[in-house]
Amino acid sequence: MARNRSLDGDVNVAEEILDGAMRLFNELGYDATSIRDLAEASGISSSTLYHHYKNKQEILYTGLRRFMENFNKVIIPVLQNLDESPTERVMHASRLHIELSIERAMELRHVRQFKASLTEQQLQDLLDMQWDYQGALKDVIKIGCASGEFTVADLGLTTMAIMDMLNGVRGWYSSLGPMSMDEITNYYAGLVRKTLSPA
Amino acid sequence: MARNRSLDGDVNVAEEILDGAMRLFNELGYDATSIRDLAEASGISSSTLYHHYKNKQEILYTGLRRFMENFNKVIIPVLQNLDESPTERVMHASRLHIELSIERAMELRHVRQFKASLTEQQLQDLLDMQWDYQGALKDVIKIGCASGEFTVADLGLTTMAIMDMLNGVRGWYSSLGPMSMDEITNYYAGLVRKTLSPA
DNA sequence: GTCTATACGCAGATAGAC
DNA sequence: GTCTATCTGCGTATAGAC
Repeated sequence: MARNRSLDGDVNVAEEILDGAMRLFNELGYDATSIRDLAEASGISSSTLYHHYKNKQEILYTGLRRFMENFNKVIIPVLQNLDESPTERVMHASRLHIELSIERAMELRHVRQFKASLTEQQLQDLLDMQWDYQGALKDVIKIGCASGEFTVADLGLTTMAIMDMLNGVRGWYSSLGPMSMDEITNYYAGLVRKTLSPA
Repeated sequence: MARNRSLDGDVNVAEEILDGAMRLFNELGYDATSIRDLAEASGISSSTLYHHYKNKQEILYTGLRRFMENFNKVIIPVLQNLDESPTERVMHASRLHIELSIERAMELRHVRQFKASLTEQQLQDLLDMQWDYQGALKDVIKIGCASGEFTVADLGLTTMAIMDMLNGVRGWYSSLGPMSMDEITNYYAGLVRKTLSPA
């Protein structure tokens, strides 16, 4: 059951601001979302908002960071799960990647889209987190190559291609006809396997 | 040699506005680029700009449209070239897709990113053009499947995966180390072939 | 910690002379 | 067709009472 403000008391105003903000940034874009929009979405006044965050930029940064922390916390252990083969791990992670990036609005690789709206340091922090995930993916692909399960000519380019493929789904899935999330994620897991498979 | 205003006379002010605008929209984002920025980039005053375009939105729309017209004009004939096999056509088109989307700033699949900045009609026009290209790609994949050259379980999803993979390159290629455009495009052409290849 | 009121600048767009 | 000058509104952010 979703947490309810009136039942739980205040829960956490800062978190609620973040929830609304990330939804709006995703729908309208960062620049097109005003401080007043953000305030309205969480039912507070615009000045109260400044008691919880220094400025609009900090809200974006905090939101992106929260998303990526959750994302990595779920998906990196899957990639490093020694009970599964590299193939199983990559396919499992691919399904999760698509699901998480759709469910929670902001997406991973498109951090760069916000380049102009963040400080150098903030952007670097987020890219570092992205790098953690990409590194874990590269590592398991390397392991699969060593065991002969995969054949990959260029590890870097192949990893980027997979990331872009998975991130892309979020951009169009809602305009797709009668296809369930499971059908999509299973198909993409297969595509990723094919991309990595020996010639 | 690049065309020079002082030598050629006026060339075409409307086109020059478009050139600068698309570069700036791409660098800073649509909302973050002001009318005054656009004027300065083409060396005219902001009010002169309104003699050539109705408003800022029309500049974005015209620029996106121009890009997509050029893109389609080049790439669709390649996909429909009866002198080549489906494999050759798709690989050839993949290379071109990456090169064009990097060279000319705005990218195809990300028209949706400007959803909020365009009218319904404008967005629809652009999506129609995108559809022309996607349709041509689907057609040649179908032909390849019929001839046994390709094996594809879901035509729609596979097409989207390829488009997203190719469009993704533009997002990171500049941060890549010592790798030439040709190395990238050739590698990606191979990835696309692998994606389509019989099991 | 939340509010009302407001400062201040820059945004998109227009008027009207030349 | 291009300019200078300007309108009007909304943007982010702050002041200060409660």
